[in-house]
Amino acid sequence: MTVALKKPTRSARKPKGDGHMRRGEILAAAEKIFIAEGYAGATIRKIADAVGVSSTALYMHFRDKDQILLEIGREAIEQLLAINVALSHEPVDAVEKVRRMLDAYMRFALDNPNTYQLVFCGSSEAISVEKQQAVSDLGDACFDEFSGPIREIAAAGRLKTGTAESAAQVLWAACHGIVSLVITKPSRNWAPHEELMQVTLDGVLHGLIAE
Amino acid sequence: MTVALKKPTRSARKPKGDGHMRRGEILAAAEKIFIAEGYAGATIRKIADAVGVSSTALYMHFRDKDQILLEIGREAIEQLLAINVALSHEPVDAVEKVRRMLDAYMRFALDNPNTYQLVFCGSSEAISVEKQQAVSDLGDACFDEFSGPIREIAAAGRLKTGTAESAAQVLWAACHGIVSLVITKPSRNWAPHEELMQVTLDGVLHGLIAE
DNA sequence: ATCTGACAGTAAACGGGAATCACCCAGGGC
DNA sequence: GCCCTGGGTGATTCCCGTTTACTGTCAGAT
Repeated sequence: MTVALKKPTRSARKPKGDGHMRRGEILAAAEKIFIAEGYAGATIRKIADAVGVSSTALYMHFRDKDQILLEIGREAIEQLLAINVALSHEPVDAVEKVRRMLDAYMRFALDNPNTYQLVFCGSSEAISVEKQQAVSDLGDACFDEFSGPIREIAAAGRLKTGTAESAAQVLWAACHGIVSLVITKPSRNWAPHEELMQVTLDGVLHGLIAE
Repeated sequence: MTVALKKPTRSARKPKGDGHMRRGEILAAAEKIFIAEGYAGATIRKIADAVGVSSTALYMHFRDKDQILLEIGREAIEQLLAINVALSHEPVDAVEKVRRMLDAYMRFALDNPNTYQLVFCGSSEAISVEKQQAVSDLGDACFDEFSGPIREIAAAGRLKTGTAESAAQVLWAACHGIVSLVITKPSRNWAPHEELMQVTLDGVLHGLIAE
């Protein structure tokens, strides 16, 4: 009996998942755990177990834990970038573009709270700067897409205060502020999310941009 | 020779630091390390070494690591609360009170980035809700002090959009947004901090509050 | 003077994280 | 048939927060 329990090495070993197909498996499993349990909850061992592979195997495909999770973040932000690019080609007023982009941004954050925290609330120390590069670049691309319309508005002399640069940063930050607080402090007595987003958008757009 | 090296237990042991005096030593050492190296860098062992005591000894005075660091955060927020209380008694316009409180808030954040992150950017999962209670209560007190003038403004019918509740939350969030981003992403090309704070305050106040 | 017990220490260990090590094996080109 | 290589493995290392079981010290009651 006890002898029968000892499996031969062959069947105990997971067969090769040739090439980047295993990489995809890992990302899928990691994403599921990460979304369900957050950064700390998504341990290397859990991810490896979910894939059915030893924890060491993950290091074949990714340099370290952060690389795995940042890759998930990267993919998510690619969606956000796609949204922004699409919006920037809509045939509408620059202000309306800005409004829609910020609205999409906040909804994205609330829909993907764990990912949002990972990418936009990450303490600068937890994950080193170089590691964040890929994600950071995409974030910059999103911001560039967003600051295009802002520059238009600034060029039209419709900025009530600040430069195109600072106005864009402040608009972004205001939206980041409300969603990051709602996400990280869910136990507070928040007004309804829709109202918060609405008031933020209205307030900040009217405050910074002239009619 | 080798015999001489073996110290008697007596001298190897750190004498008692009677009562809450040792507690203060621990907090002081922990704060120094925490400010220099952040949450993850401030390990129990490092703090204990700095005090000159075994790591176990910290558990005589604090339930766990979070208690130590949250205590540091608590003390810091007490200062912020004191500022807000002082400002709320100044003989100025309610709007001016709000402006000064938010300005003080942002400067506090930039002056104490690690503490700010610990208290206001803490992912909800990292530190359990009950543990945060003491700090959270103080944060609420600050917010109450801040929302007093806002309610005045709302009562005077000067709110352009939203309720007193949502307006207060949005104003706070806008300020939180800019400082939290500047703190956690210091490598981005930010406009000068003074300008960002100025534009944020002007924009959001003009956007939400009528003359 | 001595006993006692609460208090403030300690060393050692535990369980669990990330990451690394030395090794192993199936498959494809030669 | 041989060998190289890439995807695997278990054992190990190091560090973390925390727990356990023990020890020295001292104030105060007996």
